[in-house]
Amino acid sequence: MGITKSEIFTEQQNEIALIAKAFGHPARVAILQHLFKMQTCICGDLVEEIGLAQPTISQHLKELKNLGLIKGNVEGTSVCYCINEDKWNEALGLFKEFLELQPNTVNSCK
Amino acid sequence: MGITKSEIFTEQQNEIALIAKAFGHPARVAILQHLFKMQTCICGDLVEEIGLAQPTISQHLKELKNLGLIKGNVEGTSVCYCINEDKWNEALGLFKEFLELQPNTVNSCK
DNA sequence: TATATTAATCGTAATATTGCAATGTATTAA
DNA sequence: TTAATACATTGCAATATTACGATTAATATA
Repeated sequence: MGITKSEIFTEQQNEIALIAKAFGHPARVAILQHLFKMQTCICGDLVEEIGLAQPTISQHLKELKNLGLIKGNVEGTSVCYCINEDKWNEALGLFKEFLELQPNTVNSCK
Repeated sequence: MGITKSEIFTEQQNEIALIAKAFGHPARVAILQHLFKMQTCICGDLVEEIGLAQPTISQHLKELKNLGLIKGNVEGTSVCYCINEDKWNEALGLFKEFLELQPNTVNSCK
């Protein structure tokens, strides 16, 4: 039904999936990379840098902000965005735990 | 348009997004975790373990397999699935690079 | 005050995703 | 050969996502 049955999964599984979903679009990857590189930037910078329309970038920024991965505050007519370090580090921890499940070298499957 | 303009992004950004999208559903997270824990398993195990219908699990397995993150081979009437170590390590590398972009401690944004 | 700048929101079209019942397919067992 | 087992595929309904033109809202500047 296009709707995820999140109630049957653990909180950790849902949280990993939510953050992964945010990373699941190249525009959002690009936004995050740009923010790391520049420390802060405004929406217009990203529109130029990335080449999607302003409402589209704005929408992607909103998703990242809703998740808490970035912060934004108004400065005159523009909005200054940056990484939310706390949330980022939380995500980093979650993903490390998930990704570093080491595959046991012997698995019987081709 | 529900369609991603992947041509305007780098190969690396698209690859990160593709893999992240695979991680972007708790059922697929659960499948991968179970595979790590058990080394190998069959579709039926996951149906029981996770509690989604068999066609649904089968679909999620297909996505993971198409991406190369898991492998599966027929064994009698069942199919034995396991992590594809090579692809997993590739993903691990990509994500480490992406996630460990350290936020510079001073960013001027609230 | 009028106008420009910047970004958010609204509305909409196109497409993708999630989930499952029903069905098909391949292999094994009787 | 028939039945059972284990999965994959198909088809569909419900919902989500991506993208953008048009508009709105808020602030700054002439």
